[in-house]
Amino acid sequence: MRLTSKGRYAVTAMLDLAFHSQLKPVTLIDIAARQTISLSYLEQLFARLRRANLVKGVRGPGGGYSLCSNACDISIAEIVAAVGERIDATKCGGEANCQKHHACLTHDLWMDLGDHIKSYLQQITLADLLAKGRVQEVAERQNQEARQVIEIRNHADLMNDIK
Amino acid sequence: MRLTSKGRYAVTAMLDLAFHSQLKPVTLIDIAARQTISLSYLEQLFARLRRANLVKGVRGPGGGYSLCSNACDISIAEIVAAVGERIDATKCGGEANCQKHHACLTHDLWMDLGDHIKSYLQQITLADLLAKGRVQEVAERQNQEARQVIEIRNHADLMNDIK
DNA sequence: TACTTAACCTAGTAAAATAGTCAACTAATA
DNA sequence: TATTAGTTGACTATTTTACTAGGTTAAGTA
Ligand code: FES
Ligand code: FES
Repeated sequence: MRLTSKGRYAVTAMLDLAFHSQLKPVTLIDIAARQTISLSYLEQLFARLRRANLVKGVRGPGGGYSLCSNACDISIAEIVAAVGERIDATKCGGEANCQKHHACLTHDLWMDLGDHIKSYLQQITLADLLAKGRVQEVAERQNQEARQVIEIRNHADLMNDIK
Repeated sequence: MRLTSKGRYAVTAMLDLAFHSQLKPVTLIDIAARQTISLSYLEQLFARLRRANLVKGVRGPGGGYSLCSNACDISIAEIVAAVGERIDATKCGGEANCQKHHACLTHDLWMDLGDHIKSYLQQITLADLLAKGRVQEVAERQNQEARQVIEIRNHADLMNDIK
């Protein structure tokens, strides 16, 4: 079992998306700037998120990504699974055969642990995280810090939209 | 966060130890045979378990390893931590600084997840696992299979002891 | 005393995974 | 038509894992 930056980045990016994509799609460039994640790496992650039907992409200017469902219907477990992180703690992958085609001494322990973690992550949704004060604070700070990079662009877009 | 064969082997070996070391120390050779784990690798893991004061080794003929405490006082969390598996799910290791010296968007989520897993593994002891019927079954099967390898040796020892 | 046993220690290593980079291509918009 | 931004594939440095090989040391046994 492993939970690495791949899964952390995916959840972080999805949360950023949930936070900013109320009106229009959000570009990966913006997410990369706000969350300090490599753009190329994000692209790879979003390819998988798209294949898992969690986000949809819109090409061209004004494009970007937005969520497929409501934030309250997307669990952390789904996101983590979509990018291929194994939440399973067993060696056998649930087959109970890691020791000469038989179960090893600790198979049940790791199965139970995996189920435990899975159900924990399943019960938490993006909406739950959005509701936390701490998340709001951090998102605010990130907006401040990434302002010069992002908002100038977005502001120009907005002016154009108004025109 | 990662939980790999290192931690799985450590717990498996400790459980084997708890099961077989009632009377006399158990050799790593026996554990390796029963659990099909590389002997040299086991030695490395037991070096760490010993440094963590979970087991003590006795050299020479008739030697081996035995537990430092009762099986009911050794939690899975201790074993996993002793061999250096990081149960922590954060990137920052709890420092809340993984994004330019500040907390990232999902820091709290990973902290909570880590605490959750940790407390789950802390509440399970070796004695709990030993009490499970499934574990007894598997241990019995392993005894059968490793009989020709181990018990012939132990039998010889026993005969010598009697003499 | 010589021999065996098994813990203890150190260094190295093939394979896999991670966390990326780079470059090209496609679709939508202005 | 130029620009934007998603989409795709290949490639890479670094790290970790799960070992192996080879030794040394301490404690019993013949
Ligand atoms: S982990 Fe499932 S059989 Fe060993
Ligand atoms: S995981 Fe702790 S700050 Fe990002």
